[in-house]
Amino acid sequence: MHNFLDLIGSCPLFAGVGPEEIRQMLQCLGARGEDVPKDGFAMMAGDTPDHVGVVLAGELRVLREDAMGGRALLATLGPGDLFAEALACAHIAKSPVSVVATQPSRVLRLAFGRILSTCPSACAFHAKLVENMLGIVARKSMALQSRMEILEQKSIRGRILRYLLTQGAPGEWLRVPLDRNALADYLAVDRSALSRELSRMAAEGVLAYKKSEFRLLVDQAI
Amino acid sequence: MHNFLDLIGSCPLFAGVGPEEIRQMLQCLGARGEDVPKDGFAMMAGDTPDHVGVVLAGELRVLREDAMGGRALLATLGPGDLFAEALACAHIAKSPVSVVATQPSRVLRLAFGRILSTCPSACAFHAKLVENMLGIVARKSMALQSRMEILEQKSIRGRILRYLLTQGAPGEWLRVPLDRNALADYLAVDRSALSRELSRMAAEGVLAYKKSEFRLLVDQAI
DNA sequence: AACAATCGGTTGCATCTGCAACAAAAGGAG
DNA sequence: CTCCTTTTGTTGCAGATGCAACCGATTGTT
Repeated sequence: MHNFLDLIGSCPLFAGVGPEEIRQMLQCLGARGEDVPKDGFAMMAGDTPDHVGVVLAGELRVLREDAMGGRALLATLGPGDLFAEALACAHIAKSPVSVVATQPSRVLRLAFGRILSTCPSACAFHAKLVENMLGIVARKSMALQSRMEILEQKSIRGRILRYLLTQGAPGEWLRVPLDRNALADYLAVDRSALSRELSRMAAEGVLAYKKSEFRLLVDQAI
Repeated sequence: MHNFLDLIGSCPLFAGVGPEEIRQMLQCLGARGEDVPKDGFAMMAGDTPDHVGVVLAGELRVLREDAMGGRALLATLGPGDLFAEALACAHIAKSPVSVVATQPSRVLRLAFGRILSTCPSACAFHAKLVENMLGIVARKSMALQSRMEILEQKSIRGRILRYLLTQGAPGEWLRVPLDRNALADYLAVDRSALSRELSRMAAEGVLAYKKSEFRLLVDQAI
């Protein structure tokens, strides 16, 4: 258990809280660890998400299964990542997603109700915890918003331009943290079509690029 | 000012808080009302969002201006709506968006720091306020997530199917709250192309529809 | 009834983009 | 160095989609 304390401490949910306080708080929060075997469910669609999950070890996937049997991979989680936090915060009664372990994993569950309610004992850090939670959910929301603005574009060119504009100002070289495959996934376009459009844009002088470094050429409006 | 109290009470941020408590809290929260003339800015890109805004009257638009002069309309706000809440929660130093009034408007600003910190006086409702804020941000995040899953689809048909599956189960008739224009905007596709694809799908027996009522026909998997 | 306005459907067309298959670079391991 | 793998760019092609223009139906107003 003690080896997990550093991990928990490095988790954004507990940012600004010392290791000693964390140990005290885990009690207040009704924290309980749980092992999830490979292919086991840490959460099933339909469950009531009355807790926030923290991945301590292993790897899990967040899946949405629609009514027609389709499965969509929404996220892959590793140590330190949270799950079910938005569901719990929004008081969703039945989870629309499942969380399944791709490897033998260990998760920590924190009772959501106890995060909100200030406990009578010495947990002066509840406020910090709630602030962190707000920050986490809000930042995720902004990241989604940013990608949405990209996916609203109807053309690959439009998506590329929007993406690059979120990454830096026109005129300067910038290195993007995604390779072509990951970029194509993020922009939700075909990889080869992305390469093609990049070539075209370079030929037209809209941008220059070399591998994963890009530079928007300023004069090009629209 | 008093006529605004009901409006504030009906705002999700103050759900569960009585009108009398609200009036007390507004003091604690460092609330200050502000008139915004038509075409005036309630917030400018670059501002530090250290407060949450509540629209009391009028209409405002949230705009993002990219580095190349483009302007994107992100939202239209009316009485009761919040703005800058995600920015404040995420501790963003410089707002990437502006909020501009399309009509003479009045907004209420609540100091974000005071929402988080429990005040020493009788404001037992701080906890409720924070819980509401978490819920608001989390629900917005889930709505974004839902739309993103739609926009990740590369075909109009895929987007229609995803959308309808979020609205209800296959086999039953369901009325969608959007007309064709709004639906096309939501799915980020051309309206006529949407009509065309709907016709096609009906002809193929994938779904049936009449105006804004749709029914997915069960047998059709992918 | 006449009219305008809004909404939804249809169609022709040019272009875009997904898809598949292949080619060319760029590492990494032996 | 060679082989293998991974990454990136290229190309042909068919089908999908944006766009613009038009038509018909519906609704509300005078």
